[in-house]
Amino acid sequence: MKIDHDNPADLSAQIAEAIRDSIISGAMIVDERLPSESDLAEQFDVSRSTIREALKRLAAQSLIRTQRGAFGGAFVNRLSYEDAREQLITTSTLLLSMNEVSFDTACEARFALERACAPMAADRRQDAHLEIMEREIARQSDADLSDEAFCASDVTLHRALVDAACNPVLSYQLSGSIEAMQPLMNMITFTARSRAQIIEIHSELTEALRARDTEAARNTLNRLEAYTKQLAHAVMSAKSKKRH
Amino acid sequence: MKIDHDNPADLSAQIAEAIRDSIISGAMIVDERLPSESDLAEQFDVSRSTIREALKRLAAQSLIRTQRGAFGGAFVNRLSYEDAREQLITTSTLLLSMNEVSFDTACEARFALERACAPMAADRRQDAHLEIMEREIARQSDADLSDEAFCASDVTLHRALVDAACNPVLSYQLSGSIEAMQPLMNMITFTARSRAQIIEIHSELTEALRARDTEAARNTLNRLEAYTKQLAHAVMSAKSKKRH
DNA sequence: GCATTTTAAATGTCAGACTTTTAAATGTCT
DNA sequence: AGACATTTAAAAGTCTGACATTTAAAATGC
Repeated sequence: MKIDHDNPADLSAQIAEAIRDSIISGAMIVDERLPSESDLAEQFDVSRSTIREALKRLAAQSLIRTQRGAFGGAFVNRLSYEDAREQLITTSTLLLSMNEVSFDTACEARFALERACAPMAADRRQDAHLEIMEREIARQSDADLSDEAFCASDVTLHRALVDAACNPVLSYQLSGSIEAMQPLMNMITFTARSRAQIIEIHSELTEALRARDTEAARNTLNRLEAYTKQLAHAVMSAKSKKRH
Repeated sequence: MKIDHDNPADLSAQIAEAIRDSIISGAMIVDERLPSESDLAEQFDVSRSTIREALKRLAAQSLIRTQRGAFGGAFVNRLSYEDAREQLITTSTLLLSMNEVSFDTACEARFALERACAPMAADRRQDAHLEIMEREIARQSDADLSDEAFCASDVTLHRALVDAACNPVLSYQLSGSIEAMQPLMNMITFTARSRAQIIEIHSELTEALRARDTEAARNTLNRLEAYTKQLAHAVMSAKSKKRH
């Protein structure tokens, strides 16, 4: 493992990349201990600070964890679903907020993915999933609920739908789509009068899953998509009118 | 912006989190310049090294970029689709390789998502998408192609299918699913005799898109999913036999 | 044999110096 | 005045060496 001292790129970035590659390629396995910072400094022929910066980069991606004390050090980290989900949500949220993605595009993607879960969810849903959805519907029916809390509840309900497909990889993949939409959705739910309609659709969705009726679930999701887009357009045009 | 010096967690982690929060919340906008490292060190009352470690964490997540020289510094980075896609692929690949995900689970998730693209892709595909798919099919038909190159070509073809849906958010979301499968698929394509069958299915898929036939595309994907799983099972049982 | 103390190894933090890069400011010539 | 060269200052990048803190193993004492 050698690096190019004349490369204009940061040494710490090069070193991080070298280590990252050996983790991704499988050359280093989970829970394996990396050499100590001093040893790495010697190996790469750089100072300890540079090594530390490289390690912090890897830690930020949950590729390693560090432990202090004797026999501590940096260890290859097993990426948990939870960590992966968190990173995915951060990335997706930023992507949407920084790139002028149209609401329709994001919405379309989200519902396309959610519809993909419908058959599996109808087939495999357990009572626990239905219970979560019912609980959230009850919460959403409380008129005192703040708009933010309503959105959060909405997210929880849709996550239950996705989880009902009983495929952890799918749940992970969709968490970015579901949760990153929340800020965008917050924007449109300030037209509070829509709540009753949304709750009704949520109930229909829950019942479709209960009946293990794939077609009904899919149709309901279509309705929700159309309704959501319609709401967004209403909010947009109201805003542009206000500006004139 | 203050931090807790008595907190057992790393100062650099706390500082990175504080800055990350102000980026995600929108308090700092794209291309805004952060204070210089020395200024941040003074503000947070820590040394410059600690600040640097915090900034490297943020750089690893593409949240900031740095520029040397006068009037350089750290700037809030616009997260591009390309950067986001790269991160997603890394995360997904590691998640699959480190967590004993069954091939069937990953495969099921992948095809469920790909099927979700079928209607949109059939509706919106352009000639450019069909051309890419044809090009890759031609490449796959070359018997001299290595197994790795065959897989890479497979990924390219499926990405064209996803891109044909003409929804960048969807393309981003699915890149994790498609590309992270490649290592897993590499495992099974060593039974080389499957190539002709796969190529035939790929051709059928391309023709379905050309004809804008959603149902045909969906059915073809179903066939491909079934065939892929069947292949994987064959490889698995061959392996376990060998062991006995 | 168990509890306590010591010790050593590792990360975490700091301070200060030096290097390199970069763009603006300044100076000089035509 | 404008084009080109030089200087300069600010900022990130790197290095060195020191000290603090944490932790588990090893040594010690009872």
